[in-house]
Amino acid sequence: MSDVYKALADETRRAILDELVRRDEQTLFELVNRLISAHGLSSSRQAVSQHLAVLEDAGLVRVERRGRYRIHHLDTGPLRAITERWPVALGDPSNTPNAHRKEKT
Amino acid sequence: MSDVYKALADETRRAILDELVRRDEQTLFELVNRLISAHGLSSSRQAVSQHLAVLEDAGLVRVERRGRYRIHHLDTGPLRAITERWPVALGDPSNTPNAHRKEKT
DNA sequence: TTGACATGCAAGTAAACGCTTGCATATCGT
DNA sequence: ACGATATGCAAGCGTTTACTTGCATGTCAA
Repeated sequence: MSDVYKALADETRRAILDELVRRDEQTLFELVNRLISAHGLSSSRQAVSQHLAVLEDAGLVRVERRGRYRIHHLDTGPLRAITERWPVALGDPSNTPNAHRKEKT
Repeated sequence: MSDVYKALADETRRAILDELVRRDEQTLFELVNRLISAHGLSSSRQAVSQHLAVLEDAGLVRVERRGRYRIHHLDTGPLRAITERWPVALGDPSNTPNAHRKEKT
């Protein structure tokens, strides 16, 4: 499994995740159309396909074949690695476990 | 302010954040030494300096001048944008507000 | 002031990235 | 079977990125 952080580094890929949050289980074509019509992006089918490959490699998107369609469904699980690595970033500002740690060296 | 996601895309920059979580308020030299001795990275001073510029630009690191030193201190605030954008990624697996949203279009 | 220390700045380079182009494969409806 | 639909694969290209190199600036201690 590849790098979750690198997968998030591209705005088009983030828009794809947004779109899958809005409606899960979309095909490549549906995603391309939505990116263009609702996200102001002009992404070709091949571009989106490659982005989906990156997202899939990062574990953020799971793919299921249905006939000639590829259904993409969101898996936000890997994102948890980010909040666990720097625990401060939780929604509640008062909940910042490691914000005032003392040094060790 | 630049892209938080792109700032996180590099492993060395993530190690810098880790290091600042362990001990906040470090200088460039301290960070370079720690990255080498404790994180298994061989980063030059200039490389780390440029990484810090990226992190600063993303709002993840604040800088304070103290005489001839530059003290770097961590600000995890911008990371909250990630958890707010895809709210599923909170620490608690049962807390997944948007995981089963219905479609709109 | 002088030398050592800590950092700043900018040009150059190799690799990675995002995208396009062109063609191939596979599935459905008729 | 046949055309249309939906996706797969891979080479090529321009841009960005991370890094190095070389020198400049600024601060401290003596």
